[in-house]
Amino acid sequence: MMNAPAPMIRLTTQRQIILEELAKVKSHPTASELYDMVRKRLPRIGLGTVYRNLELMADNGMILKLEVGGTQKRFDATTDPHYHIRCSCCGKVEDMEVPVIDNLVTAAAENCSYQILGHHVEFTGVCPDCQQSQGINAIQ
Amino acid sequence: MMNAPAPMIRLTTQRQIILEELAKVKSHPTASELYDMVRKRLPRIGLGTVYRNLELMADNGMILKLEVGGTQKRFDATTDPHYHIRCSCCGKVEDMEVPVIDNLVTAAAENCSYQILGHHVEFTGVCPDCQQSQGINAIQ
DNA sequence: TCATGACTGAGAATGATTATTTAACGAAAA
DNA sequence: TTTTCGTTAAATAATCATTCTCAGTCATGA
Repeated sequence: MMNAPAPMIRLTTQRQIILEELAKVKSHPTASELYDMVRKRLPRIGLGTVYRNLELMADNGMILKLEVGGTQKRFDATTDPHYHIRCSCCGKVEDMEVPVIDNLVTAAAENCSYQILGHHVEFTGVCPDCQQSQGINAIQ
Repeated sequence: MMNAPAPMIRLTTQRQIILEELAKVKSHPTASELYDMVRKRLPRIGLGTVYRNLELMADNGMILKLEVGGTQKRFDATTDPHYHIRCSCCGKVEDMEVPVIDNLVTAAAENCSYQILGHHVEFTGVCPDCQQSQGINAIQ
């Protein structure tokens, strides 16, 4: 069985550092947040390189690309399935400690003619930080 | 109980037609798809007007703004809670005939310190149309 | 060493969305 | 009726995230 789907990418310095910086945080940084983090160690790296490699690593299943609400995509070093919550106030995204509902997909498959590949649950809420500053600044 | 959150907007011709065109389809068009639809009846309307009014109507709870995966936001005339499925091939978004899981929010609230406002489930899959053309064009 | 192809950095280009400016419109006051 | 004021629209400029292009660089293997 000769299947060579993913072209096996080389682990360059840039890729390694991007990966390390992503794994270092529990948040789910955007490409430009990651760019800022990586630049502290590789000051000459380009934003395009960060985008290009995040995309590549997501295609290779090494990381997760989160296409959640908000204007920017976010990235996650943890690839096993889990849900997220996004603060509607500051836009921050965090992991949700709620068990993944496997039979959602089964139930879904029975009710539609799509070939279902997966699902994602995104909660919306106000994070502790923003709750506090809302208390201070009123509704704003 | 004096809560006046939504400033109550006037229903201008443009707004009415945008609303009618949105309600007319079961799909969840993007702003520019809607722009094309509306332009058939109001040839002189601007894209900015469509954006502005969709935003306004979403703020007023008259329509739903879907911040799902993909690059563009999508809009939905049905405001009661339901889930969606997005075709990973063509990007189309459709309603999902799966009951909304109310206690997801309850379960979530117990497990995190956010003030939870809501949740959304997005399935990913391949729509019947794309399944067919994939069969023809192989993996592509 | 040299050739080849993968990879990078810089910056231009693109596409979606938002902001700004100006003009038109409608309701109420003069 | 005319004026004035506030709301809205259209056009267009600006912004932001992301992707593309390209010339130069690096790793690898003949």
